[in-house]
Amino acid sequence: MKATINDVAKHAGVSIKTVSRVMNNEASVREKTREKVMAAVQSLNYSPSLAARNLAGSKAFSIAYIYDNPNAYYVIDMQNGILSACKQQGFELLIHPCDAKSDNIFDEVHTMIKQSRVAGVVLTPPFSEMPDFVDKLLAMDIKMVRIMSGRTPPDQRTPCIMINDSEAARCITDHLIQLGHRDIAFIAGDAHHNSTIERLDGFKQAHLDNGIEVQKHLLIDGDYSFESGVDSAKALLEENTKPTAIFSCNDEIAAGALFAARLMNVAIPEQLSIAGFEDSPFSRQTWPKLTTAHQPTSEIAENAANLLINDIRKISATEYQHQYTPTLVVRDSTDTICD
Amino acid sequence: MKATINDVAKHAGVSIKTVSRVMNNEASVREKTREKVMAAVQSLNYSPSLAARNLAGSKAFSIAYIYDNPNAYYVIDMQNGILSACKQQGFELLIHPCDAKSDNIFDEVHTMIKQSRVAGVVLTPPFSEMPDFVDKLLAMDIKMVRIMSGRTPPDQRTPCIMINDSEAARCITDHLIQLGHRDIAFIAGDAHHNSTIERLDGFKQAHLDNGIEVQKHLLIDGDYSFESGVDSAKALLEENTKPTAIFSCNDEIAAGALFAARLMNVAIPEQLSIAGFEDSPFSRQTWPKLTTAHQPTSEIAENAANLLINDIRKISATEYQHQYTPTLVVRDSTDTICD
DNA sequence: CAATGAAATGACAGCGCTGTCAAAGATAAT
DNA sequence: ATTATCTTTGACAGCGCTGTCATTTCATTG
Repeated sequence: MKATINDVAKHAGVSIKTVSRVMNNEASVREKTREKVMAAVQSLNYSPSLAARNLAGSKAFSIAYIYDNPNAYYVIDMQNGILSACKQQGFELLIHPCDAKSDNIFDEVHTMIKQSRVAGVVLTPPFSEMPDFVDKLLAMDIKMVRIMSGRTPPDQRTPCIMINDSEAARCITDHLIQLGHRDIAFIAGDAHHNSTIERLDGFKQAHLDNGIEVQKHLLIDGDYSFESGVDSAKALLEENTKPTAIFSCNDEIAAGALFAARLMNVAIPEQLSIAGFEDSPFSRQTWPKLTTAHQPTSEIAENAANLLINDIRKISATEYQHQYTPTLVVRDSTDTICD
Repeated sequence: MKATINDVAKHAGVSIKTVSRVMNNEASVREKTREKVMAAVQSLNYSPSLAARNLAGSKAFSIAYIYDNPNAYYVIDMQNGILSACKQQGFELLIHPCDAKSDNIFDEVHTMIKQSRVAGVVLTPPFSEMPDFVDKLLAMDIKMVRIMSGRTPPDQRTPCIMINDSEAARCITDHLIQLGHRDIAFIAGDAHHNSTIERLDGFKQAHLDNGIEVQKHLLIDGDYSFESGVDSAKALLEENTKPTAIFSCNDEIAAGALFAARLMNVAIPEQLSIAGFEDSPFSRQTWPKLTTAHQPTSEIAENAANLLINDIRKISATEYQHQYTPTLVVRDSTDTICD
């Protein structure tokens, strides 16, 4: 059957404790011994039993992915990335979907963590941006990695992956400006998400860079939903001072804007350019296909999970933070205005 | 800290073995004893350690969800359903995305199962419909539940959840016929998926029921992708003998057809009706919104996982199979022809 | 070369549970 | 009441690993 630590020990001619030391990357193992053990591990195709490790040790070998995100594509991509890091490092992944807006969200997560002996969690927005939540988690000695919008980590307490949304938003906006647009609307995502703030920042920066004034009345509140895209775009297009382009905080909003435009017989991109953000698969399935910003979600997730696991295992904390900038993808929903 | 079996035993005044018996629903425990134990369990908020159970016992307490499906919404819904069943029953869920077309797919799954001591797997198409794969899994004594297209299980070896796609397809087609359509095209999904066959069956049945001939030249091969929807619809609309309606085997294909129609300036639904299948969230975000068939994916998944877990635990195998019929959702992409 | 201390290794208990098998209790039959 | 039989319960080992602490090994120093 499956090889155990005893088999490896016998095969390598050492005690099981030494094998354990090697498997856990502990110091004070002679290089020659380590090699012997590793050879035995290889030839027996040994991998430690998670159950036994969990039972015997004080450390845990599971991490959890806590999320509350309606975007299935994003979640799946994240999950795949985390999964592949876990696989490599012999960790286990617990999936924990939950409702960030629930009052006792911390208690829920707390229970889950206690029940399952979880060593660390991967946090994406909105959790990664909830100071209270993060503090409480840290207080109970849970490791974590935070993936969040921004350029610099809010603190040094955990590894962080920063998504430079403002730069990406600046690029998109600049693209719009280069096409000749001057009256550009901004449909925001949920107000309390960093990403909304960052994206607005980039939007403004592009205007500044190009010496163009941001039109306050074209700044609309939204909430990352299709419906908010529909409503906001409708409102915008009913005004006398219509925009010639719309920057949508995500692809859902953009899809909603597209829908509204269609409803009101506004031709895209001839009469109105619309840009999204996120590069969801469906941004290639709308008519016209959406100009948007792409980020390598599963790569980010894998990177994040590795940072977390290394932190847990106390191995080389060289890279404690990392920054990604989503890249502009120009498709068919943006163009110069032809009227 | 967390209560152990010893605490419960002491609290209830019995041996730990008896507690174990109660926790595992074993026979030959006096009702009074069971009650005493359950009371102690309640008051200590005890839940058995998965790690210890796995280590000590011969049974496993994990199930895996093996999938290969590009539809993130479907996967997430499935996952959520399975997860909620696992939570209730104290099981653990392993997520295993993989490539069904890979040659050594069975070996991969085999390794995963051996490594992780998995008791059973939840299989969705295409895995649930691969006889070889199922046979091999069964041969290694892995329990499973199969979710598949059709009305009756192919055999009695495992619990099955059958999705009555043909009936749903018949409904959609009938809806189209009632609207007055006579030249209805069918864009198929992957040819080797049961669902494609079943849906075609229902399509034909509706024609038969209404005394209408199926037009062979309007039956197009596809593969469940957006692109195949675009290509197939384009081909159809270029012919002299255009259809007045298109039945698409899933929403992606329908979205593709919508795209093609837009490309060729065919008005939907005025000149052409298009129906999808699956009720993906984006079917509400297209223009116009898609008529489609809805199925309660996460409910199905939860039901499936419960069937599997009960089978594993050998509890009440009352419901060994179950049938769901997706229901017609009429939205804006289908209508009578007005020319 | 012996003494010293640090580094490397090993022996062994025990994590929380289940499996095995034996003991005790309950029930039925004589 | 006694024996036979079945049902219910418990004692104990051991799953595969880690933590603790004792022991061995090795390099260094006077």
